[in-house]
Amino acid sequence: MSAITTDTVELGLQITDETCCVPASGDKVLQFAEAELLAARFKALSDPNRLRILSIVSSSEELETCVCDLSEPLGLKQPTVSHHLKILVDAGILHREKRGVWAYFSVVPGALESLASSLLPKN
Amino acid sequence: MSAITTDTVELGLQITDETCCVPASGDKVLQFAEAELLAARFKALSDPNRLRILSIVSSSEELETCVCDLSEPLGLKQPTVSHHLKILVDAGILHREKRGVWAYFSVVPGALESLASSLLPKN
DNA sequence: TACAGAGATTGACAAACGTCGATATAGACA
DNA sequence: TGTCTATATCGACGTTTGTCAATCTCTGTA
Repeated sequence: MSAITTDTVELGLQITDETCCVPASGDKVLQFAEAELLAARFKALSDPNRLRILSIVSSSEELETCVCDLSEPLGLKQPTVSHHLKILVDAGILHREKRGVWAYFSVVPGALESLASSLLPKN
Repeated sequence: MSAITTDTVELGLQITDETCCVPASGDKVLQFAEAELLAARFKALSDPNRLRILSIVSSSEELETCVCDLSEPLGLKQPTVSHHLKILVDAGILHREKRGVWAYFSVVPGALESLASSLLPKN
């Protein structure tokens, strides 16, 4: 799975049909490729432990957290935490910075806001 | 899987530790039960075809769509569409109304906005 | 009553996912 | 050089997921 770098994809699109069982014009509907990118980012948020990781990282005082901070409060082993962190980094939600032996994680500025705005109509 | 009815759960929480490898105080971190509820709703958005369903439903002129409108533009068979619709309804994102033989779907007012706001700090 | 059609449910199958033990990698330090 | 330690990767496992053919349920109409 590779990192996702594209930005907001819109959900609020218009179609022109009005009768039942006349399919929407394929023109303005969210296309599969864009939908796949968006879905991949929501998938990164679809696990309770990853949401808890985000909660811990985004609320730490220095806005940075290392892996050792996460294993205990989550009740998960180190490889599992590392696995979840990789998913969040690949989704473009977390930023990883290695300093010495430690890896520090922080929320990518604007990442969650961009995802949130993709849920809202118009923009 | 049962329907989810609870509302916004917050992500922007504070902890008080500052040194590395001192785990966050379990007090203010998103708890597992809340995280599970939130994750279930994001999971509903984690499939490209479900996002396309939302796109079609939310952009239809009468803000209602029946199953027959979805099968063809999605390129999915009727049971698969029905399956995805059930997931979106159970997640509290879509509303199903049966009128005669047809089932009409619409986006639950505020559902996506509530989900979007759960991604933003403070509120 | 019976028939037709829309949509829900069931069952099966392959693919993807979450978890963890074991192992590998890489930086700090003696 | 070698040892220690934090993190990443690998391999295996049981579970969950997306898809569809077949079937069931329910409603409108004759």
